[in-house]
Amino acid sequence: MAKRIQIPSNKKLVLEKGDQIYQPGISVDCVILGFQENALKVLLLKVDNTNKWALPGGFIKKNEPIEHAADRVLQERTGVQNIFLQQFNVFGDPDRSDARIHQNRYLEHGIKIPKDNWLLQRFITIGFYALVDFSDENLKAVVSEEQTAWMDINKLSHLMMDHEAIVLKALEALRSQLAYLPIGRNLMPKKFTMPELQKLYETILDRKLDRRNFQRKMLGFDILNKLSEIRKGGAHKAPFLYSFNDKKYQKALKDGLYGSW
Amino acid sequence: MAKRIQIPSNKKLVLEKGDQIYQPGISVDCVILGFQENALKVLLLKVDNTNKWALPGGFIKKNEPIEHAADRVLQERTGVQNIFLQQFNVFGDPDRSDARIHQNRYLEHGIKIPKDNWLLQRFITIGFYALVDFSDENLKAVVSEEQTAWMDINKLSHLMMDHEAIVLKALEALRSQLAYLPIGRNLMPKKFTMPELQKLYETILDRKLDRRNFQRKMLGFDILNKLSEIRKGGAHKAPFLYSFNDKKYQKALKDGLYGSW
DNA sequence: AATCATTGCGTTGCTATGACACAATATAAA
DNA sequence: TTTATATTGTGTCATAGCAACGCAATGATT
Repeated sequence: MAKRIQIPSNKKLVLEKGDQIYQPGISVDCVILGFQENALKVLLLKVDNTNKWALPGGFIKKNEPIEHAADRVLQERTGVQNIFLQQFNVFGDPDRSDARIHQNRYLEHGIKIPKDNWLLQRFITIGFYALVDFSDENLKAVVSEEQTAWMDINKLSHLMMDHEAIVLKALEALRSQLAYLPIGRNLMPKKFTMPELQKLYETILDRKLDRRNFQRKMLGFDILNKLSEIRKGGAHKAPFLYSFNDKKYQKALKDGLYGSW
Repeated sequence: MAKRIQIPSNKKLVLEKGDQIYQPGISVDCVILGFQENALKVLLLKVDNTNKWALPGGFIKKNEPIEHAADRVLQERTGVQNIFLQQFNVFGDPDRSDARIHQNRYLEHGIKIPKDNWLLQRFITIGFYALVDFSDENLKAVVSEEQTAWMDINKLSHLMMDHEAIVLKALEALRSQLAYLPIGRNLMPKKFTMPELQKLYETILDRKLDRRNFQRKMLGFDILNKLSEIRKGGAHKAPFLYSFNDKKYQKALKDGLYGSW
C-alpha cells in the first residue's frame, strides 16, 4: 500500500490549477549528463510512490519562452545555471503519456479527478540536454537527496514512459555535436589531465582513441591552457594539468571546430 | 476593403471547433525547399486577404503522431508524400503568434470571436523541412494556384510572423546536414549532370566549389549511377548524365558520409 | 637501485583535399 | 567547312591531416 506523503502546497496547486498557469499539453524534459568513474550519468528523479525514475522536467508558463522554461526547470532541480543547454528533439507519440501516473497523484492527495483535467491529456515534450560538471558543489546538495540519482547511461532501467528513448536520443545528439563543437567545459572539473579528458571522449563515442593522436588533435583545437602544475599521487608518471581557455572555448562554440572523430 | 471570399466548410469548422479536433497551442510548419534557376526556393501560401505569405503548416490531431501531422500537411499542400522530412527546431517565443490574423478571419466570416478561443492563444510550432524535386508534376499543379508561390530563399519578404526566421533556421540545418548526409535525391530531377548537381551544392553552401574536386568527391561517395546518355543541346561539350543509386543513397542516408565541405 | 605502468613527444606512411594543367567536344561564329 | 569558344572529362602535384607506431622520461612501488 502506497505511503501517504506530505506534498508542498505549490505541487497541489499545479495539480488543480496548472491549466491556468501553464501551456496545455506541452512540457520540457532535461537530459542532464555528468561524467563520473569513466561513465556518463543521467540525473533522474524518483517518481512519487513508484519504483520509476523520471527526467527532470516541467511545464512552460503561459508567457514564458521555451528556453527559459528549460533553464528554470534545470535550475530548480540542480541549482546550476547558465550552462550549455540545447534543444535537440520533440517527442510526441500520442501514447507516450501515461495518465495513470497523474491519476495516482490525484488519488493520493484526495483530490477528485476532474474530467478532462489538463494533466491527463496527451503531452508533447521538448527535449533539452545539458552537460554539467559532476564535481560541482551545487550539484552535490541536490544529488544527496534520496529521491535523486545519477544513473549510468548504459544501464538505464525503470525509467518512466519514454524517458529512456529520450536519453538515448540525447546521447545521439551529443555524439554528433562532438564532431564539430568543443565538449567538456561543463563535464570536466576546472583542472584535469589529458588522459582524463580522453576518457570522456571515449565514453561518449564508445570506442578507444589513440592516446597520442588524441592529444595532438585536442591541443590543435587551441582551447586548452596548459598549467604548470602536475597531478601527483597516481602510481605512475605524473601527467600535466590543463584547464579550458574560456575565451577560446566560447569562440570555438560559436565558430565550430573542423575535423571529426 | 477586404474582399469577401467563399470559404470551404471545413475551414470554418476548424475556426469554430478546432479545439475539439486538434492539440491546443501546437502546430507544425513545413519549410519545403525546391531548386530552380540556380536558387533555393521555399513554398509559401498567401494568407487570406493580406499581402503576407506563410509556410504551409497545420495542427496536430488529438491522436496523431507529430511526424504524421507534418506528413499530412505536406501532402495536403503539395501532393507529394514519402519524402525526406526532418524535424529541426521548435519555435516558441511567447510573442511569435499574431492573434490579429486569426481575429480577421473570424470577422470576415461573420463569426463572433469567442472569448479564449483556441486559435487566439499562444502557439508553439515544430519546424520541419523537406526537399522536393521542383520538376515533379505533382508539385506543378499546386504551384500554379494563385495563392501559392516559390520564393527565393535569399529574397524573402512579407512573411507572416516569424516564418522568415524559421526558413533561415531550416537553411542552417540543411547546411550542417550537407556535411554528413547525402543531399539531392529529392531536389534534383531523375537525371542530371554533374555541373547541375554542383550548382545545388554551391547554392546551399553559398560559395563556389572547384569543379574537378567536386566531381571526385561526389563520385567517391558512391551513390551515383553514371548513365550512358549525354545531355545535348547546350552550347558546349555535352556532359554525362547521372542518376542517384537509390539503394546506395538510402544506405548513405542511414550510415552517413564522411568528409565535409 | 631496479621495476613497471603511464605519460610526453616524435616519426612514418597513407589518404583526402585544394589548386591547377591539358585534352576532348558540342555548338556558335567565321 | 573551318575556326573559335566555352565547357566538360581526366589527370597531376604539393600539402595537411590522420592513423599507427617508437622511444625516452617520470613517479611510485618493490
